Amino acid sequence: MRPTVHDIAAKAGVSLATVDRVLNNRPGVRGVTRDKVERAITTLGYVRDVAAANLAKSRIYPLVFILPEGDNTFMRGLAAEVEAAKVRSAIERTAITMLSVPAFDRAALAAALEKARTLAPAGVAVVAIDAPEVVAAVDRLREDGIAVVTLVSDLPGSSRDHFAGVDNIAAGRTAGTLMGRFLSGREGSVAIVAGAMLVRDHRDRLEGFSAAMAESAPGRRLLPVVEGHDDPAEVEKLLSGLVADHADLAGIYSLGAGNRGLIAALEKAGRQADICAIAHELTPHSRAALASGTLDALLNQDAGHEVRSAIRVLKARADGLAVIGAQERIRIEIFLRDNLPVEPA
Amino acid sequence: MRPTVHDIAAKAGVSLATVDRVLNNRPGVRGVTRDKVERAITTLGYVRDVAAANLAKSRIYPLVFILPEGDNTFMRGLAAEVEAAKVRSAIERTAITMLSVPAFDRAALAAALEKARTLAPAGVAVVAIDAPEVVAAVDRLREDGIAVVTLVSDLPGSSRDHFAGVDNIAAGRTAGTLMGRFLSGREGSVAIVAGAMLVRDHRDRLEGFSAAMAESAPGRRLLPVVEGHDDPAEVEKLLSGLVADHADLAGIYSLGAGNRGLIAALEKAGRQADICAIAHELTPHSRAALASGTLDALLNQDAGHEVRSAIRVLKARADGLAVIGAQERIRIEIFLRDNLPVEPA
DNA sequence: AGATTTCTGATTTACGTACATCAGAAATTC
DNA sequence: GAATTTCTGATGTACGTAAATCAGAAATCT
Repeated sequence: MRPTVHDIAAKAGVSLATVDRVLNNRPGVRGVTRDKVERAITTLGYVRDVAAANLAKSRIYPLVFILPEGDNTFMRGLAAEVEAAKVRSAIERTAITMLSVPAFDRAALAAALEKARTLAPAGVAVVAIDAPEVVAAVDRLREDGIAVVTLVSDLPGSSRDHFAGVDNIAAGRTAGTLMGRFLSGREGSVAIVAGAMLVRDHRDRLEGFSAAMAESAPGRRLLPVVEGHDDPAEVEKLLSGLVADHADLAGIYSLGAGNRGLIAALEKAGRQADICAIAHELTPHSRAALASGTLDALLNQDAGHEVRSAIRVLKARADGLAVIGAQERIRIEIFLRDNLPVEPA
Repeated sequence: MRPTVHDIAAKAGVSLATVDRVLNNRPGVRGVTRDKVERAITTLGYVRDVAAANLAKSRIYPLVFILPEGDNTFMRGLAAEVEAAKVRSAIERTAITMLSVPAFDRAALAAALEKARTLAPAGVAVVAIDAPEVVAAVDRLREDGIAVVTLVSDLPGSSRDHFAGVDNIAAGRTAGTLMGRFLSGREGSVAIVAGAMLVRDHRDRLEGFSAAMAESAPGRRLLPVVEGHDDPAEVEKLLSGLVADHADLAGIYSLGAGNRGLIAALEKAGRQADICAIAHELTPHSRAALASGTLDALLNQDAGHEVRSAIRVLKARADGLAVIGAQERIRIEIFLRDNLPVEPA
């Protein structure tokens, strides 16, 4: 049977109260006594029963999630994952508030962060926009002792505790290598469509993609990046134009959201089999397009993993505990039509 | 505040004992009373506090893991994950015993299953070999009410409760599509090396690979499969022979273990840049080979996920609970040099 | 109606930890 | 050596559930 506080007390020859004082480092224990207890703890290999401790504490963690509004499926999926976490909040002892802000609107985001601050939560998770006022708002939260985790898109200049998202430079590189190899033995230029260069994740993906393409397909011509603001209709319009204007177009990399627009543009032009298309995020639309062959590869970050990781980190930081970096690293998933997970994404 | 059993008792106008009887469906409650209680439970939205329940029960789950011995890194990694689970067993209320059996030895595996049965555990996880005596041994466990989960390699004809592993047909297909596309615009034959056709996962991968190659690269010539028994030395010998004998060799698919042999064969022949090599399982060796370019792609199943999933399922089955299929599905991971996770695998 | 069986209530103990209170012992200060 | 301060022990309650016991109520059978 695993040791309990009682065993420690017996072993160390002290009372339960003293053990408790040492374990929760409360004052009122002499150095020698503390040592005795700590030795007993290590020799017995005691580990605190977290479940029992939480039960006794009945602590709850008020958390705020700030997500962009918008028509794209990935962000709606992310919101759904936050809702799912809300359902679990009884079990996980969290109390989650969700705030929505207009997409790509730095002022609105800064205002939402300020509002979150007035709620005095234990932690805040935010899909960041890389702008000075946002950095300032995040730093203010941290000064108030509120833990902050950036979600999906990072905010490097700020004092945020953690970034719960993928390495987007690596994601871009992966897309670049795939594109380069899939197009090997084929001529033609490659188009790139982003959401907006204002968000860090898109900038990073572009950087990685360009670098990897330069390595794996040195001569390949890349068209100038266009911005579709993660809006399906806008993306479709932009890409339809590019497809029409560039007869030699061999590949498209869509590094933001708005996959529906990409798919529609390809299929309406009848070029879905011909043009190699690589996009991000597994959604019902992109899944169907991958299965049918309109898309050739899909990179994905698991929104559920990201939300759960953010919650774990926020709780840990609120308790002043360290996080295990390796465990919180979000992996870049690659999907081809052959390894699509069975369940609807 | 979330409702407790006391709230239900008050709401339903019954005693705590009756609520307890309904919740744990113990006998001794009239139909009408049971309904009253159940209505109170749903209207209050009560969810059992699992932590408190486990604390009160202080139940433990004795589990047995049966793994093949052998020199390959993947299986050693799997064993390490089981050890890691052992460390957590205090927290997870499990008591894990690990049994090792010689690789590819059906009689030894059947004997180990029989030995596991005498230990009367709550559940058994086993890396299966597809053979009648193994099926019989698994069925005997199930007849004794012991939950059985196959790990990594499945046993379709048996009465096992669950398979904790990837869809290996899909994995093979994925490798086939990648190979076909990476070799597009290039002549040459493709070699396939397996561990042994005795285990289901290898058979399935071969099937998927052949099918996908036939689709994505119709004319491509596949050499007959060779069996390296997951042994690095044997794999190296076989492949060195193939590389020497087939001057036109353009690709190698290694669907079992023994990556060190594959890597050595390619590098000693100086063909690492030239031949497209796709293998399975992320290990320190394969990671280095992917980074250096000797390997072109790597498919991976996360051993940690598989072990943890197996434990969750075994615990649930031991309690007669259903498992959430979607949550227990193990994904096929694809790694290129660009999306290698940072931590040593 | 009486005996029996089946249901229900009341109460208690336990799980392992947190936390508070109070009294007494030990160390420190003057 | 007395007064103070600091430490330690003893004890109890709480968290939410499980599980057992015993007594009494209700339903069923004879």
